[in-house]
Amino acid sequence: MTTRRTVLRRTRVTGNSVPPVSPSVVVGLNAVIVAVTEEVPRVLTVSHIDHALPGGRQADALPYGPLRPEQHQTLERGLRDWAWQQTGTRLGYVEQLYTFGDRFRDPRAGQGGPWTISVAYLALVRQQQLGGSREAHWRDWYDYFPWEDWRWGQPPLISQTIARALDRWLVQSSSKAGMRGRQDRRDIVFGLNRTPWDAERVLERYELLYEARLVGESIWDAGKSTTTTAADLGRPMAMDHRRILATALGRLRGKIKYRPVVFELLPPVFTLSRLQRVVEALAGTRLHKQNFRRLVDHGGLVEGTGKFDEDTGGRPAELFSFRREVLRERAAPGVRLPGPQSRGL
Amino acid sequence: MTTRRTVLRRTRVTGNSVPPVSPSVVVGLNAVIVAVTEEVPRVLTVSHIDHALPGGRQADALPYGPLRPEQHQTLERGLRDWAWQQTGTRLGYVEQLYTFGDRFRDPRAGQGGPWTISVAYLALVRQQQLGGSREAHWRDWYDYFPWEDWRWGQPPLISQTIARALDRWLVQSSSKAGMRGRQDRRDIVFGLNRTPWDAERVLERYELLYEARLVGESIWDAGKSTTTTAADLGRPMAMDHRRILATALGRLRGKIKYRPVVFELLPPVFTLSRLQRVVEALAGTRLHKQNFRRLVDHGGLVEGTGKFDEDTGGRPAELFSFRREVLRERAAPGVRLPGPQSRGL
DNA sequence: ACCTGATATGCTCAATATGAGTATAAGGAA
DNA sequence: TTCCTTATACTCATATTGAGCATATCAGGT
Repeated sequence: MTTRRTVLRRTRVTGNSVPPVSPSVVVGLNAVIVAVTEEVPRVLTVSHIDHALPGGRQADALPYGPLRPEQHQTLERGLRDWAWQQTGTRLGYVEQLYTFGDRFRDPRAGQGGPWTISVAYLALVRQQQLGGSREAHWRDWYDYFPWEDWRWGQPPLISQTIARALDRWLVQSSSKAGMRGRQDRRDIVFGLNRTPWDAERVLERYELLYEARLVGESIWDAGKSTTTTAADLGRPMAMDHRRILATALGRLRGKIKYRPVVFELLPPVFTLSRLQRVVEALAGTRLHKQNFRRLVDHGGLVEGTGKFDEDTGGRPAELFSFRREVLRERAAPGVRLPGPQSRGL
Repeated sequence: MTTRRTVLRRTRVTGNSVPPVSPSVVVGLNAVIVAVTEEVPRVLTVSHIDHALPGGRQADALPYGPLRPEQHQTLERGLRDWAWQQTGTRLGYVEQLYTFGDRFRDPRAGQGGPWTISVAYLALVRQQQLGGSREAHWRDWYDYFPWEDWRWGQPPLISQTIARALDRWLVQSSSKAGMRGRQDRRDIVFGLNRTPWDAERVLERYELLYEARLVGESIWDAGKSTTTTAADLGRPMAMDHRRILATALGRLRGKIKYRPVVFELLPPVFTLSRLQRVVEALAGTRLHKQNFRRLVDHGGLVEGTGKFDEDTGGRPAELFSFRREVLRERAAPGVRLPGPQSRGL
């Protein structure tokens, strides 16, 4: 973010210069389509054959397609078209995530192909709609990031595999200061050494693992198929799609705290337990039940309907609905995650 | 955000399809470069002659240039190059803002020109560096959004001009329900009718004024130079640059609350008053001095240096510096704006 | 009918954080 | 010295949060 550039010849520009066309840039559109079913957050993927890899290796990819200027009026509409074509899913809530544009992010670009920059979007859908094309799948997003799910405590993967592998990575640093910096980064990002776990740093964690060669993509990208690796963590994705997914997860975790977007993932009426389980699935942590209820109910985010869900296995739960009025009343409504149920578990 | 699309022919796609090149898309890079001097937040602009307007009208623009695939390695580097070339400014902290891609955002696109999508970045710089090119200027960003500065109470512009003009706009709605919707939107977005003012909704406010034809750009874009307008609020900018600036302002206002980015705008040591004035300038509101100090000091965000600034006009103020360690200790450090000094003022 | 094991929902209480002051300190200028 | 100015320290009522206990209402077994 803060690296300074090397010197560049400085030229005067006139204010009215029409930018020359740069035809070798392609704009792609990527969709991270999220739903939560049965307490597992899922992402919609399509399968993808990567010709740059030996044997045309197959990997998961996000629904993706190039922007077609002659056809799409806006970026968002182009995205909706591609999602519909590739997965048969009609998107509801959509927000732009980030634009990924590093050169060589696509291996083809290194071989004289066009430079593709990708505008990624996050979409939240209500039910598990049926994917139309044969290759579309709903996948648990913790398959891609198994270290992100703390609902059953700290994942053993972190202490057993990641912490140790990163220890080896940090001693590979050339200087003493570099090692110290790596250690700090490891601790902050993975919540080690009495640093608190920050659920939103999903991208930073993925990028650290990538740098340390602990995810499949970094080995592919390095091109050396002979490189030995300490671990191959999580399910890999094609190109930089896992990076995009990490961005989406982090953003969504942040956003539920200050905007009422969770309701996009729920039916119009729901029990508070269900709402809580969806939030927990996204945040990857457990919440204190009574406090969650207090926050969301007394906070005016939801209102009871007077009807009840009898299939709880215990006392019937009242069905609630989202109170749209909060958008007028409060500045930043959202599900302000209360603490976990109990520290250890 | 949530409009559903019309039907589209659904085609099977094979996973390995190479996206066809779409040569008529140009990727542009825009920089919103912000500094705060003497309690006024400033943005770096270059002058721009818009040939689409009668007489080649001149307007302010953000530093801008196309991405050059043969020259730039990453989007961010391309941006730094353009900022350096056009304004002589070396950027430090840079973050990606948003990618703007509506067709016809550039009037030339409607005349068969290429479709330009713009990746906009926010940059925070420390001092008022000297702009190199002749046309670069540091401008008070409240020149562009005079309704956003509440440091001296509600700007009279809102009650005197905006509220009335929007009243006329809402009765122009066709249906009763449409009018009701417009009224709600007006109230929420401008904090009218006992709705609280939400400082972060800068973009929504600008877009509402655009829709209501109360800003210069909406009149230019409509193309009818004969349209009478109730008001012409704030200083206009070329193309959609004011929309980009609004996005930047809103984002920055949000971000200072949970990440310590303000310090990018300050010298390494500063008094707490100076820090507070910078935050106030960005947020556009006054803060309670004692509570601000408590938050920032006891919160571990800054630490005293033991040195003092004697030029206060009163008791000397201790010089503080940013405590980088908070990044390790706390999950989301930032300047959690306390309430205003006093409600009325 | 009564117990048990679920889940839902209500309520308490201490610890912290926040909003809004009052009080005191330390400089310069009249 | 007195005043004016800005900085800094404390106070106090209130709101929010974290954590837990208590009670309600279902199903199923005895």
